[in-house]
Amino acid sequence: MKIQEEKNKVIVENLKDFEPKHIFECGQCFRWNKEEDHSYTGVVMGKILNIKKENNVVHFNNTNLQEFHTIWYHYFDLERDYTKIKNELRKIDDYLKNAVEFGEGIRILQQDPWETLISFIISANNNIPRIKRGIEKICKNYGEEIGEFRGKKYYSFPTIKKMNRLSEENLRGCETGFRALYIKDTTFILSSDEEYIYKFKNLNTDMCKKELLQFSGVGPKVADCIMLFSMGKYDVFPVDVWVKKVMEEFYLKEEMSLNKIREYGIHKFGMLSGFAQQYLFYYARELGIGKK
DNA sequence: ACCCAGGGTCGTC
DNA sequence: GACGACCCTGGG
Repeated sequence: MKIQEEKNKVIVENLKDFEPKHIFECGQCFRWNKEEDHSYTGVVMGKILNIKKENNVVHFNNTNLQEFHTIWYHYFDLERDYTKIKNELRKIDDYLKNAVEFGEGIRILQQDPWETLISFIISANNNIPRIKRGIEKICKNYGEEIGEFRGKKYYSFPTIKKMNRLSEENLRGCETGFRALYIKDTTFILSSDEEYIYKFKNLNTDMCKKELLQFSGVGPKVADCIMLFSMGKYDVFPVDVWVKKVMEEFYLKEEMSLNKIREYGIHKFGMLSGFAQQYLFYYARELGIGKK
């Protein structure tokens, strides 16, 4: 890996296991959007970043070397050896081998727990375009304007304090539907101690999940996603309709409850469950596996 | 026009 | 544990 700094950008050569399309379209994040030049632009920690990969060179645009080391290196989970993880998963069977091959450039982002919590509450019984629109409206209406990139304005995700001032109607106005009340209740609980949610990653997986399940709008699936995408818990196996389909198709050969499938996944994949889930989810959703 | 599904959760039984 | 309701859009 070779890192160079240029004017308002950082260029990284030979960055292993890093494919923007796989990272941003595997369903873990909702605020990254594809540009006309096939790069991706997103907002993280109140900063606008643009990522473009060509010829095995990754361009981190609209940033500098200092931010690369203090923010992006951690956010993109660059300290982790995904080659090793993929080799372990490939050994399991041909299904995993194919899924890993298909999403070979996936990395599980280290996202913000607060933003991830609200985002996945919105995700319940919802479709991805609408989830993205809802989050974007919340940011545009109630976040801070943080700057412009390629002629477009960008907004940060609202703080807990700001969100706590919103009414149910304000939130419904952001296309969140019946989830507005869940967001309001959850935000109210967090507003008494804004650091509370940031301490969860220090808990073990079981305790962490127990804490998360207390929030309204957070059930087993949403809790697993929050832990996997923002709290560094990898011994979780979020089961949604896609993972259900792909697991029934590949392994179970019969209908099974979500909870049974989750237990099966964790038993089968152990400490790598979260990674296996992401490769399988991306594979299933992109190929429409199990679609009638 | 109509119906079903969507990265599920909640309340009730 | 099983069941229906839930706000509202996308897609057939």
